Amino acid sequence: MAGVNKVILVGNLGKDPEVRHLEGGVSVAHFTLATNEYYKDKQGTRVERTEWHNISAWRGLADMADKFLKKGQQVYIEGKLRTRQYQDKDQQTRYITEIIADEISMLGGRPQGSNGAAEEASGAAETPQTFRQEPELDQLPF
Amino acid sequence: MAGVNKVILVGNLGKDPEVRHLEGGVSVAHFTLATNEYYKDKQGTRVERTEWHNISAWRGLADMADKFLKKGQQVYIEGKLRTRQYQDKDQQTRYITEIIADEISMLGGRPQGSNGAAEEASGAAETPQTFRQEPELDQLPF
Amino acid sequence: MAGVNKVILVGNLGKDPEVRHLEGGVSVAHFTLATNEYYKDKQGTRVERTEWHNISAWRGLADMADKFLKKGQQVYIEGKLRTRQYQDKDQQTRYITEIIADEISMLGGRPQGSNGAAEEASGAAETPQTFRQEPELDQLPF
Amino acid sequence: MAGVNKVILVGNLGKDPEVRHLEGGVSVAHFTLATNEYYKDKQGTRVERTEWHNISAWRGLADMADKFLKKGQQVYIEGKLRTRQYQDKDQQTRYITEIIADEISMLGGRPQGSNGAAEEASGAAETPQTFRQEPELDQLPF
DNA sequence: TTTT
DNA sequence: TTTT
Repeated sequence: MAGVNKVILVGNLGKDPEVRHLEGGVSVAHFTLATNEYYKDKQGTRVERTEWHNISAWRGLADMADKFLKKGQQVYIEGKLRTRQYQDKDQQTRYITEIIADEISMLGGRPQGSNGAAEEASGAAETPQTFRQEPELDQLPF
Repeated sequence: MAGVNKVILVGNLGKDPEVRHLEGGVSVAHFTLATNEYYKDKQGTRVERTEWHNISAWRGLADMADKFLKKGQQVYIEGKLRTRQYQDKDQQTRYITEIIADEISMLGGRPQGSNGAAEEASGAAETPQTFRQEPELDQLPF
Repeated sequence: MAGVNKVILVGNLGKDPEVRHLEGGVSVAHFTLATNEYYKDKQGTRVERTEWHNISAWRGLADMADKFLKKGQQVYIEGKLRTRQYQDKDQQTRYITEIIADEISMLGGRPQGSNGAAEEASGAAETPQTFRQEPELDQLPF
Repeated sequence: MAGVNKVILVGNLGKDPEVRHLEGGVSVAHFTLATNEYYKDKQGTRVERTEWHNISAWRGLADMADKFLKKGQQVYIEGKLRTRQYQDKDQQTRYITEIIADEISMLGGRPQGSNGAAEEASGAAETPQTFRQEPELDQLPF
């Protein structure tokens, strides 16, 4: 059956994106995103709960993340869940669940943290932006 | 900052829900959900990719899952991501990412697999249903 | 500010899609979609409420809708809201709100209603499908 | 069939919420929300497109909107579509599509516009907030 | 005008 | 471990 696998997050970057360039000119960016929840517990005390998400962005979207996203910034992210395995240092199989971003929108005003030079150079601060992953030719649905 | 942590899935149950009853009368259901993606690779060959998700449902929603959901059934699920740690058999800290369901809708027609007795007894097959998690008194947002 | 305008629906087609071919080879499909809600009123009586949505799909997605979607069929639709004005027969300005589809997934089993000939000819019934609108070159976000 | 009718918006309030108090102590808030899209047209010129949405919030959520939301403020809204009819001044039947909000999150920093007195008095500016509509007893799904 |  |  045709399925749906969609994630929608609004949160703040835990660190600047880390970008790697793979063979074939493909780039991939990784960063963490914190989403905060507030509620009152049984005693009526205010509790804050932070959930951390592993975000990855590919190709054009990785380049955008590299250029425009900074630690602390508030973003809207749309993507899909992917769990992949890897071998840890003891050769044990481990699993990590990531959100592969399809779309990233910069929210609020100027990004916090970092020096803002990249934003000024590119005009990002004045022209709030949404970035979308273009579908790869070899990954079009059918 | 106020955050958003939302997951939307349409897929099929990989197994019947497993329900446990915790102290204090709280019940929790676990099951896996497969979401399928289809695309064509570079050679134009049709490829199917299945992503498996760990779903958990609590309290009233756990009871609904127990009663109405069966292996193979197609459902719409809305929930949020939660990553929790646990100790594996070698006392190593491991992480697992789950979707805590807020809402489950039964799609399509009669559930396949299993014998359907529960559905018939309860009238579920004739009255397609959406179930929603009522907010807990101690978890209301503020 | 960069914005988000997203609609997610699961419902049944109220009629077969109507497709028109505009100048320049652009096609557009229109159909209605019913989403049903069930609740109990104050007297505890079961109430059903149906909301009707105006869906439109463009270009490749219009052709897919034309070919594969039938009255009564259950679908998942993702899209965005658009309100447009038009002149009614008395030259009064009227407004209509539509959902412009970006993605359509066929849910459940074989489509009911109609004769199913189109599905059999195309193999749709055997290969459950998701269709996505490819971004137009002149509508890429930046 | 169980259906899904969900809208997700990130945009800016076009005006302060207008709140009315109905008989029986029920309150309802109305405001408009702008979602902006940017794209390049065929000539490569940057185009901005604004879509306006009619938002309504009921009961507790109306009171929150009244107290905390201001013209210009950026918010995340989750809700459902509802089209209702009304009679215009010429006794013609007209239709209007609204988003009934279930959840509203305040994004970014301090609200713009207005004087900010309400926020300071209530501490809203320091404690960014999400508000959620509690389900009505007579509208629980079943 | 859909679905159960 | 699902579905088609």
